[in-house]
Amino acid sequence: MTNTTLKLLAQQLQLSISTVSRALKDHPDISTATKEKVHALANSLDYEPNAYAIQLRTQSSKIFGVIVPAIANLFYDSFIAAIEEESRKNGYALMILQSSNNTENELNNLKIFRQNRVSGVFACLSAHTQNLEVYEKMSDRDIPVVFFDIVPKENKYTKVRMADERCAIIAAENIIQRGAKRVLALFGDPALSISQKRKQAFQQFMEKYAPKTHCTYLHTNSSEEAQLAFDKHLSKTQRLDTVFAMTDEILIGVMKSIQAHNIKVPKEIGVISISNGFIPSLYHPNISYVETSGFELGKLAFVQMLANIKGGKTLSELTVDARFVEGGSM
Amino acid sequence: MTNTTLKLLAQQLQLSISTVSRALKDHPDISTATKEKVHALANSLDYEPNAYAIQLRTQSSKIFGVIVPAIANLFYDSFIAAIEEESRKNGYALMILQSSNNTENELNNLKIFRQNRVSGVFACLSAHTQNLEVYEKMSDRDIPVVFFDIVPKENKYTKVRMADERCAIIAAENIIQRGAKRVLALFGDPALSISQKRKQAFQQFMEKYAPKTHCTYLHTNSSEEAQLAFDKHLSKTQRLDTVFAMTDEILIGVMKSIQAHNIKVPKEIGVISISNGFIPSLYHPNISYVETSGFELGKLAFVQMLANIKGGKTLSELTVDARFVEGGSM
DNA sequence: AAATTTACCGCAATCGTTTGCGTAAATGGT
DNA sequence: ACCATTTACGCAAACGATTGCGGTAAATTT
Repeated sequence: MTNTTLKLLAQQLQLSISTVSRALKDHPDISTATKEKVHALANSLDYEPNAYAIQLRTQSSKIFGVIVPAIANLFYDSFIAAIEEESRKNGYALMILQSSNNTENELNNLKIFRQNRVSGVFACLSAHTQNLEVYEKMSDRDIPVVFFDIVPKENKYTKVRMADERCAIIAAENIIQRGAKRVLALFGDPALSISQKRKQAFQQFMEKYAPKTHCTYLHTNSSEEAQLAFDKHLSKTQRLDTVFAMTDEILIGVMKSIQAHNIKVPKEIGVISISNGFIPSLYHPNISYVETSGFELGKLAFVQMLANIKGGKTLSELTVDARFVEGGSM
Repeated sequence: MTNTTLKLLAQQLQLSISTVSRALKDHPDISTATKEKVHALANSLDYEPNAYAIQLRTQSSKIFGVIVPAIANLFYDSFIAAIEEESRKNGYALMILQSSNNTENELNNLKIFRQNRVSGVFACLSAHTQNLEVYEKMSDRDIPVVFFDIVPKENKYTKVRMADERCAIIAAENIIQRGAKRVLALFGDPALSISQKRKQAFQQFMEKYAPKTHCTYLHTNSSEEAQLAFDKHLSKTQRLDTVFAMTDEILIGVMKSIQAHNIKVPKEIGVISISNGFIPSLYHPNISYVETSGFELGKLAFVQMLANIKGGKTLSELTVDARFVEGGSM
């Protein structure tokens, strides 16, 4: 079945294409009578403007691009859910691509975005992306980029992220408040700046405000590693009374070990993590955590994007604050 | 900065637009020398074809639309990840919209897809969508639709889904094999056909092959409900030896209760569920489950989509088979 | 009754690509 | 040296919508 176009409507109504176009968008030049006729026919023929023709003409696409390392990830999910919601409200659609933490994919995805002339890009850097030239290229094309979560260091970019240091400090505060004597703190990939930041903030805080507390710091790259590390540490140390997990991944490993050894939480060990809340809610008692809400981050990113589109450039780094959520694990 | 177009290239090279266009796509009419010149300039000027102009001309967009109830969902995530992967390999991009299980959103999303002239739509029906007219409209526009997971009953649609009955039966088989005497089987929203199917298949199988086994069937709509239901059932029943959870949500509730009562798995109770595998891997021992892989489903859906696009219509219902994954909970 | 305004509407160019068709020059065959 | 092919390229018409610039009839003013 052939699509209904302005031309078709015009022919059937014995009007010019321009008149039909104007009638459809309620242009004052067109008489009410004509408008009604046009609308009537357009409805009955199910007219839907060709988005590509519009974009070609107007050079604006009403589509945002999103790059995440992985879609199947609780944190990014909630982030995406947030911008999807906002986008829909504002008449935008989303094009989502995953980089799989692979720089090459990231480049390809950006290319697709450029070819589709997206109105803007939400980007989370791949773990080891160093070269930001491509993002410069986006700016050259006047496509605003809002970085989120894993963001570049330079100030010239617009970025939103979690208050990583604050997260770590809030966790440390609660650990101190618990009166912990021997704590095991598990962090993620040491190559990632997020791991570094969190560890540094955590360690500094502990050393300053609880110098007597004995802390062990370890880095692990997966749930399995975390489980092993926890296991090992458990067997060779006496009286480990608190464990801190920097991510959900790590928490999962720790909890498996805790379950396996049938260790009582919080009586025998206190557990605290940084999370968006889903994983901590899976256990009994619920694990206490410092909340990093992908959803909030998404909302914030969207605000930044709109500002960028409307008001030209707004270079700044915004962070969404963290808060402690009491489970029963401390 | 002004985008480089064919026209620009043509001017700089003193060639016609058509020649440049053909050179870029390696048309045999163009001499090697010219091709090289064109490519060189195109590269140095970072030429990128305008996807909208192409689509306008060729009437094909290289974009697939995806509608899911929620992005933040482990099952749909893996489904999306699969079609994203395949799409990229085949030069397509994805436009993902969520319906939030809301029929109105679903309609709007489809409208966006139509306006963007997507090449095809992967759709998961909202829980209570009855009216499929809109999907007819897509077909009228020659936009193929592949339904997945929650699919319409009519045969005229192309659909892929999990082998729901098989899942339930495999679970039942393993429960019987375990020599269960008293089992609690928890299912989801009774209004959903998926719940009905699974329960019916499960119940029939149990009654036929293990008539002496005492089974209790309950429906719950959330983790919390599942937890409560399990709690209650536990307190008033003696010797409950096996529990079956139809979904991850239900499993989560059950496991919280099990942890709270410090019940030993599998010694005191056997646990089995239907899942894509993530949640079951969170516990120790890992929960045994019947695998429903969103990833596999995605792959299958994509194959169907391609067949649909290339070979005209292929109306059929395909299911991806289920398999039992041994954890340590039975 | 002439002049001016107002209300409606059409013309045509434009966005960037693709492609059928036409044609000049180069090449080949005899 | 003459005709028949090839080779290599350009012209121009789409695709569907937007919009500045006019244009004409009717309505209003003087």
